[in-house]
Amino acid sequence: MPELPEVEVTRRSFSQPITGARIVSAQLGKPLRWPLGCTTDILVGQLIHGVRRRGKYLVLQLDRGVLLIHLGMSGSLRFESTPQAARVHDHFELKTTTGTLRLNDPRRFGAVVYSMSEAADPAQKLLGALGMEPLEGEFHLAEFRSGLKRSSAAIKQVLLAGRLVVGVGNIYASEALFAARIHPAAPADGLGVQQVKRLHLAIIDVLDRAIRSGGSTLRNFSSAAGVHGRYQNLAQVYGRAGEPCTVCEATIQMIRQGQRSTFFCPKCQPLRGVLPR
DNA sequence: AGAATGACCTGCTGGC
DNA sequence: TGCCAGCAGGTCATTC
Repeated sequence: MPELPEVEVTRRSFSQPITGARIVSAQLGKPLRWPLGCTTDILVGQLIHGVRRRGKYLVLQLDRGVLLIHLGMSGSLRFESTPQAARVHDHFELKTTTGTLRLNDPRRFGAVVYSMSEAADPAQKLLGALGMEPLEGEFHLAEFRSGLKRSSAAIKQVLLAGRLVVGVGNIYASEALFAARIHPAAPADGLGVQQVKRLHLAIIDVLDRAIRSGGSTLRNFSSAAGVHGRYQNLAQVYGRAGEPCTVCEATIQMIRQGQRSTFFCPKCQPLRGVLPR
């Protein structure tokens, strides 16, 4: 469910109420993707100083260390100021002095991981190889361009890998490539200057608009406050195979890349040749 | 070394 | 109605 916009929307929805709270108890349910990395009593008593985001990870800054939360494919967080009953697939619960944070994750690809610091393992191992933050000043065009030059893989795959730029998942990769009029199977190192420029802007624009729309709710995403996203209504290609392109009315196509679905307009995003301006 | 594949899990949908 | 194959927003380890 969650790409960068959904994670950021989630962060904003509970960061304020949980910041300054003290952890009262922590409880694990069924095993998630990785072990917590500490006993739950290590967490008890620690103050939560803030919630940041790095790529698709949420980083809770504690007195002694950090708590990383990843939503995987199907995870979502709920923050309840007044305690509610636990639900099916709630696999992590953090009771604090201002409310209870719960991770609900049917597929359990998500994770909650404690680390003594961000620079130490396991945080370093998880965050260390991540690419540039697309919505921060660090997302420089020149660096993006030189990174793309270093890979002959399909551009869609390079975006998904997150080594160059983070947060662009399966939905927004298709959307950004459509906006930039680039075929998803085009080799990254074969893109022209103008294409790279358009893609750089498109990534920023697509993610920013998705955040402002509250993210995408395809199945069941909602913020920690329970609010659903609306970006799926703005999607130009994702999930629209067989429907007309909003620009040229050609039929949107779906292909498989690395066992994931990719959606694109064959006319607006030609594989080779000069692109329309 | 980079690129492609398999694996992890559960739930839902569509076709027979 | 019931069953089964296929698909789902991520990412790591393994293989080529």
